[in-house]
Amino acid sequence: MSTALPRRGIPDATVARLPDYLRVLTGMAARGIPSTSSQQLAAAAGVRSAKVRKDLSYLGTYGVRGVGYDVEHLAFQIATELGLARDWPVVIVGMGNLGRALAAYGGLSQRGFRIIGLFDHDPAMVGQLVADIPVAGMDALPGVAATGDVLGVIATPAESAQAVADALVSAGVTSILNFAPGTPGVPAHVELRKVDLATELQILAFHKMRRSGTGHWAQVAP
Amino acid sequence: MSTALPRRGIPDATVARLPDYLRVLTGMAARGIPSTSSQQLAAAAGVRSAKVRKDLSYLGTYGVRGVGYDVEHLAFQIATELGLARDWPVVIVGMGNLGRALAAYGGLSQRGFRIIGLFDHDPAMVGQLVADIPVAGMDALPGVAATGDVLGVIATPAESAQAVADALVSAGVTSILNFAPGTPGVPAHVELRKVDLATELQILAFHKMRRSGTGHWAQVAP
DNA sequence: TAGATTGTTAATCGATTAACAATC
DNA sequence: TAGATTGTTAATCGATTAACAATC
Repeated sequence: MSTALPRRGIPDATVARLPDYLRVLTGMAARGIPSTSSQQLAAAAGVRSAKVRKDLSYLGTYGVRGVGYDVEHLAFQIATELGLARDWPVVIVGMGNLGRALAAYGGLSQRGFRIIGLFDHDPAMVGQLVADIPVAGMDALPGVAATGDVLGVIATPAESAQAVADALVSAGVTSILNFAPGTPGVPAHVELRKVDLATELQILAFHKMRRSGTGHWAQVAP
Repeated sequence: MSTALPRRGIPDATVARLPDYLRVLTGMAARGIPSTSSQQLAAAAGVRSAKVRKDLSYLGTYGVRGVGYDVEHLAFQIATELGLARDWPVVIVGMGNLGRALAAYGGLSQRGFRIIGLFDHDPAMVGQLVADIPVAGMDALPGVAATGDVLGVIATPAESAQAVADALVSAGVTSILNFAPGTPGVPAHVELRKVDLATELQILAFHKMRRSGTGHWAQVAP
């Protein structure tokens, strides 16, 4: 008999918020705050306290009724749940402006991600140092990605995204974050998430239009 | 009597997908494809065809049963619905690596966004050209943002995000896209969306761990 | 007409929220 | 004990999906 395993199936919506809670808790820990409440956590993360309690309840019962949560302990539990008890190797493909910005982003190593490779298609770029790491050609990708659970980041223009996704998949990468516009096709066993600046701005514009009434429909006079 | 207004209240989940459909349709139009189906659209956007039809049904009935959708007409309708019949002015605050990458990102002007101002706190940065636009100091923000429906982008380190958000709100900006880690507080009438590289990677890592079983829980032998 | 594909229905699933008993 | 705050319940809300009648 094994002991009861922690419950599976943390809702996706909860998983998406755990990094926020973790960041808030890490900040509190750095400022020497020993304990907190769902109320305080909620205010800092921009959600409601009931949501915080519900989210945390999926991980286990780490709070104390009438008292709150121990900051360091809760941070550790969330980090563990997110798989951050270990380091994650990351490769970035595409050393244009965006790729360079991502490579230089200090928040990565700080949060357990280790850049193990930077790649670019352009021979003129190969060998250059970006964030103290020499840029490699695409032919070097399979060797680097063979390391194991590598997370791949696509930071190329839209035109190259599919080819890069194919190269990453061929190299054995099964977790890809795509910053290029569009959605490259990948096999079912590969997870692809995407971030697109223009999409985010379009959503903002839509909501703004609805709020301010400056859109395309004429105001109906009474 | 006015004619019936188009129905309000397009679901948020649908609004978030409309930019994807629009991008796919724009690509089809550029390749001279005259019409398409929910099936093809779905494949290109990475969703199911039923979802495409349901999403499009919130905009109106722009398809033809047995035939499909006219690519140009549908693209126009989605663009109109998203408020892209007009240009949207954008200001970017923070001219580090990320801010420079965003400023140089051609996809913006291509999709109806016009950068009307780049700002940085650092006097040494002020006056420099980024993407052919001179960087201004923060004191110039109110004048530029007074234009009207400006969308604000925060591309600073986490420490400055709250101060920049405050400055944007003071300048009258009510739509903000935040690339800095963390969630600055803003008044209720201001919409703040956020994009965080580390958060996205943490979600990928979580799912990867669950898939590959390389996480912290030992495999239970049978 | 026969074949194709939409728009809509209805069932299911997942996420949010408020309220409150449990309990420190 | 009295006050505070969690963890959980149950109701509500929103999103997804498959199926199919409508119809080109």
